[in-house]
Parts: sequence; C-alpha cells; structure tokens
Amino acid sequence: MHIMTGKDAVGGGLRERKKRATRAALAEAAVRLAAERGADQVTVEAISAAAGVSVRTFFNYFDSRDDAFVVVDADAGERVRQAFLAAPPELPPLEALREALAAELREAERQHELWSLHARVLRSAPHLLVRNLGAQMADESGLAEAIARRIRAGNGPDAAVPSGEDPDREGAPDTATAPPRGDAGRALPGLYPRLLAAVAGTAVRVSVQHWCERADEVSFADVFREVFDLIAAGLPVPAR
Amino acid sequence: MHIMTGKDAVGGGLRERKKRATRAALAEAAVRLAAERGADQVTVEAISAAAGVSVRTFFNYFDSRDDAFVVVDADAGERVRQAFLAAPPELPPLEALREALAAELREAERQHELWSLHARVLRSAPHLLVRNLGAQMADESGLAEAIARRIRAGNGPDAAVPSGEDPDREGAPDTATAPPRGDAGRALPGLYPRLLAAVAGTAVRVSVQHWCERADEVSFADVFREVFDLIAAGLPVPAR
DNA sequence: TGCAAAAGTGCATGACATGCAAAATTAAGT
DNA sequence: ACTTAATTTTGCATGTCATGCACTTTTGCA
Repeated sequence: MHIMTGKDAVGGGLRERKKRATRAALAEAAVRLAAERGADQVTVEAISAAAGVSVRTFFNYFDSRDDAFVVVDADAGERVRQAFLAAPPELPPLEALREALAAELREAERQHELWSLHARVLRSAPHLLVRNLGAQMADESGLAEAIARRIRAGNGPDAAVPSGEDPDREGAPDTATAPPRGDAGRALPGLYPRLLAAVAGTAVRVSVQHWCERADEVSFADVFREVFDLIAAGLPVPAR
Repeated sequence: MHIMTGKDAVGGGLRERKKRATRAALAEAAVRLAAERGADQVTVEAISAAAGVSVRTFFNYFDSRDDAFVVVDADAGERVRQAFLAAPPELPPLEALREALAAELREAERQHELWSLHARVLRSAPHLLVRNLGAQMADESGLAEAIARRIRAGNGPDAAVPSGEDPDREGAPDTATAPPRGDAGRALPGLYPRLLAAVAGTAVRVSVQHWCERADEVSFADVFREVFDLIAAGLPVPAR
C-alpha cells in the first residue's frame, strides 16, 4: 500500500519491527547457547525458551534448526545493492562493488561481539560452516541484477573510462597473466553480471576467512584491499 | 567413519569397491526419486529401499538425508588436484587450474543424464542448492594447498615468467581496472592460494549455472573459456 | 470501539538421526 | 576347509526435528 518495500532495513510498522526483533532474538539466543554449550547440544526448545516464544513459533521464522545459526543479518544484501547502485557512476563495477561491500563490512563490525561468537560456533561445527558459506550467496542473483542495471545505465557516451588517476601500473606481477586469447570482449549476454556478483561474494568470504585466522597480524581492511587488488589484476602469481 | 580417506579413485580391495557401489547406489536412487517425485517427497526409507539396503545403513553413509542429494562425485576434487599439479610447470596457476578443471568437466559429461537430473532437483529445491554450493567448497582448502605447493615448486630461478609468447597485453579492457594502489605485490602469506582456489570454484559454478539455463544457445566450453578470460583480465566491464 | 489481517500457540503426526548390540559378510591366518 | 578377527550391515529404542491444522492473541486501521 504505502511505502511497504518490505525490505527496508529500519521498519516502518510496529508489526514489522516486532517480527524483526523476534527473529533477531531467536538467532542471537541460538548463537549464544551454541557458543557455550556446543552447537549440537542446543535444542529448538532451548532456543525458543531463551527467546521467549514457543517452539512452534521458531519454525515460523526458520525452516530448520540450523538456519538459526547460519543467518546473521537478513537484509545485508539489500543494503549492499543500494550502496552499489548509489556509487559514483564513473567507477567501474568492480570498484563500486568493493566500496559498497567495504562500507557494509565496516558497519557489521559494530556487532563485533556477536560476530565473534558466531565465528567460533561455525569453526567448531564444520557442518554449519558449509551451510553458512552457501547461504552467503543466496541473494547472488539479486546482486547480479543490480550489476546488470548499473552497466546498462552507465554506458551512454563512453563506456567505462574512469578518471585516469593512476595510469602507471608499475606492479611487478604484470608479467604472468597473458591469456592465450585476449578476446574477452565478445561477452555472452548476462554472463558478466553473474560472474562479478559471484566473484565478489567469494572475495568477501575469503577475506573474512583469512582474517579470522590471523586477526592479530593484519587488519581486515588490508586483507580486503589485497584480495580485490589481486582480482582486479587478474590473479597473477604475487611476487615474493 | 564413512569419510573414508579414499584418495584412490579406483579401489583396490573388494571391500572398498562395494562401499563405493553402495554409496553411489544410494546417491543415484535419491536423485532419481527426487527428480520424479519432488525432493521433499522422498523419504530415507524410499531411498534405502531403492538402493537395496536398510534405513540404518543409509545413515552410515550420509550424515543427513539432504547429503544424498548434494554429493555428486566424492573424489572429483582429488582428480582435479592431481591434474593441476601435473600440468606443464610453465603455465601460470590460473591457466593450469583452468585446464585441470576443463578436463574434469569433460570427463563428467559422461554421466550426463544423471547430471541433468541432479541439476533439475537442485533448481526445484533452493534449500538443497544452498547446501550444494557449500559442499563444492568443502575441499577448497585442499586445492589451495596444492596451489601453494605448485607455486613454491615453480619459483626457483625466475619466479613465474612463462614462455614470452604474448608479452603485449593489447586488450582494450586494460583501461578500467587501475586500483587506487597498484601494490598487489606485497602479498599476505597464504592468501593468494586460497583466493585462487575459491575463485576457480566460483568460476566453475557460474559456468555451469549459466550454461544450464541456455544449453541450446552456446556450448559449455565457450562459457567456461569466457569466464576464465574475464577473470584473467581482472573482470573489466565487457564491450558491447 | 469494532473488525479484518497477521502473528503466536498447542497438539498430533510423521520423518529424521544416533547409540547400541546382535547378526552377517569379508579378509585373512593356520 | 576351518577358525578367527575385523568390518559392515541391520533392527530396535529413543529423542529431536519439522509440518499441518485449528485456535487464541495481538496489531493496524476505519
């Protein structure tokens, strides 16, 4: 009727807000219980009790018990899409996506404590880690469509030449990445957006994984930047 | 227990072979039943009956009912790793990986019918698709280690300069991918192998997905090559 | 306030998943 | 061939998971 995008991060109606709160309470209770007791020692009954709802209500929010451990923030994907479409139009898609993702990840560090617990639970239960990895790309097709829209909107006069801010490449790894055929221009229709969305999701995942293991040595921002630099350079073997 | 280190593709003992057969029979029965009846209308009892074993035996092979739908070929990862390490050492990692994956995928087209059924099942059950995506990266760390080994072995005299067959980049997309800082050379230790393994897995997945939707228009080999060309070029926005 | 839609609840039911010990099958050794 | 030890399969018991249905409570709106 009125606004009702349904995906809005900050809910308008009181109803939506309460649903959001219940869902968040269930997910948080699940993670906290799993962190202290072990993931497979947490029953749906315990989660529901900790969240103050009935067992049946739990299954109104999650299709399975494990989903409560997997989902972190339901509509993070929508925020990323918005930020990506709102990025300066002169940026190439990979750059715009990098900025959008970086902003979202900075925002996600606000709930650092819950995030840390969540990571511990996933590490101790590989079966859940697999589910989480898969879930991160659930909305990959949505992001792909956003990418396609941005590309369609952005190629009026000249396609994608950004400000020539740093024309020299001056990187050693330039050497090893010459493909046998350089005809990457003849694109299959619809392939590029999907591929970019998928690779971006992978980049985020690898960054998080790598950083989680060596959180004390490097900052997340460094890992993130390095990953996207490697991808933008075509994954050459890095210089030692 | 039933993880069965099974590094050998073709089993020597009669015992191993029978386990392999039982496992394959269960997986195939699960996929066939799900393809005709719908995935959530297939009980473990029906799968076990179709495979000629008891219900209890099913759970000796799969940790959960859904695992029977997601697993395709248990030790395909091992074959890819071997082919990757056996590739000509002058190839850059991305190229070697592309060849290894292409060989494995050509080999996988032998069981085309079962593969097609499997794809249909996953399409009709997004919940299973998510699991499948996650399972594909289960052995990603194994591939990452193989990549690391190949890199270590290959940078004795001069690091990674292949035959100077095509020294000029001469690609139009060179323009759009200048990162703010071009210092992709200062690599975080252990990051590159992981990233390459993850991106390669993503490339396979996207290729398969894209090809499954337009199987009549283009060949899989074309999609696969295009995907790897785009990645090797640093994901520039393709020319129309 | 009254009403319609949406969310939450309890119950019944069937499927899922694991531990345990007995039975069946296999690979040996003598 | 017979025995033996190891491995696999199986049935049973038990507890949890997950869904459909009818019903009660809450919320939004006129």
